[in-house]
Amino acid sequence: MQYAEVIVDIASDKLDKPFTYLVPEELRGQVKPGCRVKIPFRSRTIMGYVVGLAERTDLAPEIIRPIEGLVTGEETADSRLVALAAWMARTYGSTTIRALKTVLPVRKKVKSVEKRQVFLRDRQEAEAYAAFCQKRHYAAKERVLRFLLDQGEAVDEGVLKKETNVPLSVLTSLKKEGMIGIDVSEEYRRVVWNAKKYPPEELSEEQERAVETIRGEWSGTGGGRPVLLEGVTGSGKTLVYMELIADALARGQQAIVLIPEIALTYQTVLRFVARFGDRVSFLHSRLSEGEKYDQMRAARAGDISIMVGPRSALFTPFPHLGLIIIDEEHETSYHSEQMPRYYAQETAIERASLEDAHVLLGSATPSVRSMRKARLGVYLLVKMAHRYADARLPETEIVDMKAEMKKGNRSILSDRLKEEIGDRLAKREQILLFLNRRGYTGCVTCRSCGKVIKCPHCDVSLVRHRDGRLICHYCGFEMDDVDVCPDCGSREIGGLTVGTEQVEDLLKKEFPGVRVLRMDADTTRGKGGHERIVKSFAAGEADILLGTQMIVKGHDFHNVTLVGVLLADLSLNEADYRSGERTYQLLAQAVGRAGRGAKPGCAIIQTYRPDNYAVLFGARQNYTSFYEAEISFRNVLGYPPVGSMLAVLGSSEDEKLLKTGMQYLKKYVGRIDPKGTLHAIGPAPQSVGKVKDRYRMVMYLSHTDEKQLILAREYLEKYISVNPGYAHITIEFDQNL
DNA sequence: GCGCTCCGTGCT
DNA sequence: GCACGGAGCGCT
Repeated sequence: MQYAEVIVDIASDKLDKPFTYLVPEELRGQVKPGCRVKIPFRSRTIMGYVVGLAERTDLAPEIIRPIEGLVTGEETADSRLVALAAWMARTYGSTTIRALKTVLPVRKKVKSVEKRQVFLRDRQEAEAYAAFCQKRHYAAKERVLRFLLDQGEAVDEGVLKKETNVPLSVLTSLKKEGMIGIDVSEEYRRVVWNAKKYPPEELSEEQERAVETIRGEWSGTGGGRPVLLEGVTGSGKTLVYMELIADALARGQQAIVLIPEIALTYQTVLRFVARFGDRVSFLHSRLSEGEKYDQMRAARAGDISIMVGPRSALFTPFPHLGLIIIDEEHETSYHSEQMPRYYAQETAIERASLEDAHVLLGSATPSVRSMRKARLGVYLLVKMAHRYADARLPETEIVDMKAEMKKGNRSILSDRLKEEIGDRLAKREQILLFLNRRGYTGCVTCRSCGKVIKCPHCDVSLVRHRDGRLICHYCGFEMDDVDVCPDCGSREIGGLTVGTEQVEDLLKKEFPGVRVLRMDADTTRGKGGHERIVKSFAAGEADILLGTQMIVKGHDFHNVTLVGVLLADLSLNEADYRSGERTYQLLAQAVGRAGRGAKPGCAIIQTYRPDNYAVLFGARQNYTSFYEAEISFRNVLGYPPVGSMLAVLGSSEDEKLLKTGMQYLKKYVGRIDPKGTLHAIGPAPQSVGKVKDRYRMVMYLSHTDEKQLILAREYLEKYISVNPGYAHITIEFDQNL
């Protein structure tokens, strides 16, 4: 007898355990871990995932029912991915079925798409026939022919029918008359690029050294540690990645390269394609389910060896995974916002250990969390401090906006920045202007002294709500709005109202005739919007590229010699203990955009807080000094990664219910922890307080010992499941943010 | 997640 | 004595 351990497709804690089913004789050998199967469950048939096989069972034989069938058209996933899902469920506290669905994405049955292209058999004959149709008032036929003549190339049948508004019969009749032909082809949904290969680029001495160090770490017995590659912007980390990928390929293994969604551009992918040709494939959010499915299938079949993509590409089912690279490792997009709330870094390391592969994390500005692990020796730290091809790091200058205000310049552009912009425009060099919008929402700032109204308890800025109250999103503290600056008495206090449009207008007034390209959420909306703007700027169609965070990410503009950061310290106001880290990262990345070509670059950082360590070290790209300052701050306050933190995230359609529910949780924390060693912050509204009509609140629990938090979480979970008051509140947990 | 059973309530 | 409904049980 053969039995299968099956996780049923119902996301409920109560059912989150394997159920034993009999494998019928005819399915023996086909049912394997990772298979989707149809199973009887009570009185109905549902789906389930096989997570294990057994020859015997302790259950009474009469209760065991047989599997009804395999879900057809689905390949078996690797049992190692099933093991990974089990680990994720355990580690991130989700149900196994949710984790399985993340790791083995639901493969919608995809019909192979038929592509029908309509083309003209002969242009001249078509012209003549169109004229004939006109005479005879065959309007439909004429429209079709004129449309095809206009297009001058084959047109998709669906598009043609829609554009000309004709029924299929007209096309059939035209085909019969020999005027048009219809090409039918199976749409092959593999995203093929111009797979032209180029010889590998030459490594610099520093890159060579980095590659050798990493090879050394990984060549010994015992697998070798994950590597954190800290390379300044422009040091050429990608080349190091490619060298190590080539190693993996040479061993007959495959590689996964994770990159943040925003960096997943034509440029990036092309570099990989140029080196590895059609062994490379990539995933991104614009691909349809069917396209993603096809690529996963190609990976499993061995048709490709390198998968480039965002977080979800981590689960590419390669048969012999050798290497996982996580580029820009500090990016927040590596943290899933949905259950299971997994971290790509940790999950990659777990997958690698299950499959005997290696992990490489790369960043110019590593996350404090990863750097700490490197300092503790859990990761190997490899540094690259020089720019590729001897390009110099830009000169930076910090401009104190308070002094600017005193001089009487109330504009968002300082005199220094204006001067430099004028200079670059004259030299026909390009400029990047970065408007920091992070932490912008709702905070109240004094335009005269730069004072930000903060919570008296939390060192975090208060957020102005529509009712005019100022609320702390950390602890929930509330106060009345102010109309006078408590520090300097100025009336110039209020919500900051700076958008990219205003800056654009200002630039056009100051520099008549200047060509400004704006890149923000508005202008990049729609397919390829981002791409189009980047290309246009790279082609020199504008003098200034003005935008929010998205412009600082990974583009190489060789003619950019000036980077201006308009409000460097805004992101410090975020209600989050990581605001310093984010600010450092934004500044270092922004400054790193200047002078990537042959000409030297310069960066001007405008700020109200010129002496803040994140601003100061960010401007200088001095990661080590920043890290030292940041880790000692976290140490003092017991924040992660030194201490541990558990976020209790609540959401509900009923605001009042949510508020009381969260308050009760806090009270309950007090009861399970009478000694008061658990530090509770909040509950308070989440930074985005309402999403899709659901109110969202969060409470943070911190403790020096992570085990205490795990315990607290278990208590809370039980309390919530037992207490009917939480029926209409969803509570999720997020550990170790 | 959902159907089934069990038990309390209330009506005839 | 029985119909109804809500709570909770357990599914392999």
